Amino acid sequence: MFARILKTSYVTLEVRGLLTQAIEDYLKTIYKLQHSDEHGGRVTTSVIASRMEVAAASATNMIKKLAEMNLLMYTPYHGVELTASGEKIALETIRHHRLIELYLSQALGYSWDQIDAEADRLEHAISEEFEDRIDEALGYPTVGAHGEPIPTKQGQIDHPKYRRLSELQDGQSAVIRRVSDRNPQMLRYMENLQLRLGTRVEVTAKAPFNGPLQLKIDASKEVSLGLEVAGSIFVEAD
Amino acid sequence: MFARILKTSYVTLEVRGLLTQAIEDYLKTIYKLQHSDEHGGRVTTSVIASRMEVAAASATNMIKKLAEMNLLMYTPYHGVELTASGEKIALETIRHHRLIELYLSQALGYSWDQIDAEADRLEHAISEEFEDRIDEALGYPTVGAHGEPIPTKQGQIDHPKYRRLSELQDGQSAVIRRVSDRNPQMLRYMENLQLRLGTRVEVTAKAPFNGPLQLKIDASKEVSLGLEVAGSIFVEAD
DNA sequence: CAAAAAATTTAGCTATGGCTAAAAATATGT
DNA sequence: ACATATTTTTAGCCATAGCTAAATTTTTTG
Repeated sequence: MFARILKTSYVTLEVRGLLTQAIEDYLKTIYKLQHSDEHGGRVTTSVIASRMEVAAASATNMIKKLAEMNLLMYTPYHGVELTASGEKIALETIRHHRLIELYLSQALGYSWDQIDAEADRLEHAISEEFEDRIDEALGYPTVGAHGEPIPTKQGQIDHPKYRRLSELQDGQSAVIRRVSDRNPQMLRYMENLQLRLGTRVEVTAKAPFNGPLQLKIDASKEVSLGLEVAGSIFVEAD
Repeated sequence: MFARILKTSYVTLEVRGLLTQAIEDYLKTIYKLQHSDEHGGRVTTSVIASRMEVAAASATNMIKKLAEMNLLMYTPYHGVELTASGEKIALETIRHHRLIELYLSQALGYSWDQIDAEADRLEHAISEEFEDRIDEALGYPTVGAHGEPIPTKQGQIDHPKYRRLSELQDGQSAVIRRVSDRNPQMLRYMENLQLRLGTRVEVTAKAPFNGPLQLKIDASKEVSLGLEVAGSIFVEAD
C-alpha cells in the first residue's frame, strides 16, 4: 500500500506529500501527549481520541494506519509511541504551528487567544518556502508566542522544565516563561491581567485548601488568581 | 440534505462552514471561465474538468452537487451558470486568493511565479480575521499582484478591459496593467525582463506571419517578445 | 479471584471527491 | 440526413476519515 519505509531520512521524503491534515494532526497530538507530564508517558487510544475530539473507534483506525506507515509503534490495548519518523513529522508540524502563531501575533497584531485556531488551519497549508520566509521575518525565533520552544528545521527541540506558578511558595518571585495555550478564554483573561511572557510576578499570599493565590504583577498591581489559571502559567523562579 | 437556500444573503450564512475546499475551487474556476473571453460564455463540463485537472465524470458529479446546493444553474449537456449565491462564494474565494498573493509578494518578498501556488492552498485556510488583517496591512488594495481586480468584501468587482500587448500596432506605446498568472515559468521570464505592472513599453517593430514583436522596455533596453508572451500581457495604451 | 466496569477494538455504516468504463446525448461531416 | 465522432453522463469502484453499536480485552473492585 505505502512504499516501505526503511529509514528516518527516507520517510519524510517518501511520505511527505501524502501526509494528510488528519495524519499531521494525530502525530502532533501524540507528540504533545508523550511529552506532557499528565499521563505518565502512556499514550492511549482514549487520551488521543479525547484530545482530537473524535470517537475512540476513529482514533483506533487512524492509529492502525499510522502504525502501518511506520510512524508509530502500536501495541493494541496498550497505547502508542512515535517512531523517529513519526516524531520528525510531528515536530515539523509543531514548528509550522508555532512559527505561524508568532507571526500572527508579531506581524499581524493577533491577540493570544486568537492565534491557535488560525494556526491550526494554516499549519497544514504552508510550504517550506513560507516557513522559511516567516522564520526569517521573525528573526529566527526559538520560542513561540506562548513561550513554547520552536523545533529547529532539523527537528531539534529542548523542553525547559519550568515550574507552575501554582507551585510557588508564599513570597517567591518569578518571571513568566510559558503559558498553556489550551483555553483561549483563559488566555484572554491572562492578557487582560497583563500576564505576559517576561512579566515578573510575586506570590504575596497563598490561601489554604487549594484556594487562590495573591499575586503582585510587575511590582505594581495585585490580583487574586485561581489555581487553575496559576497552574497554566509556567515560570522561572529566582 | 442542505438547508433550503432562499436568498443570496442567507446562503453564505447557511452554507459557509460546510464549504469544502473542492467546492470553493470549482466555483472559483467556473467564475473565471464565465468571465474569460475564450469560451464564448458557455462553460461546459469538459472545460471545467480540464481547468480543474480532473476527469470529466468528476466534474459532472460536483456540478450536480453544486446545482443541488443552488450555487449554479445546470442544464445537462449544455453547461453551467453561477447563481448569485455561487458567484458570491466564488468572489470571496478570489478575494482571499488575490489578497494573499499580494501579501506574499509585498510583505514576504515572494516573486511573481511563486505566489499563485501558495495562495491556492492558503485561500481555503484563512479566516475572515486574517483576510481583514492583511487587507489592512496592504492598505486596502484594489488590484492584485498580477494586476487583477480584487473583489470587495461585498463582492463587487469591475473588469477593466485592457488590450493585449500582442494587439498593439507598430510604434504604439502603453503601460502594463495586468499579466496572466496561468504559467509560472512565463511569469519568471517576464520578471527577468523587468516587465512589471506599471512598466512602460513601446512596440518598435512587428514581424509578419505571427512573428515576434520588438519591444522597448522603460524607454531603455530592447527585446524581442514572442506572441504567446505578448498575448499574456495586458496593457493600457496611450 | 471472579464479577463488574471501563477501555479498546471490530464490524459495518456514512459522506466527500476522486477514478475508469460503458452508455447516452449532442455535434459534425459528407 | 444520417453515420461517425465527440462530449457528457451514468454506473460502479476506490481511499480518507469520520460515526455508532457490538464484541472483546483489560482493569478495578468487592
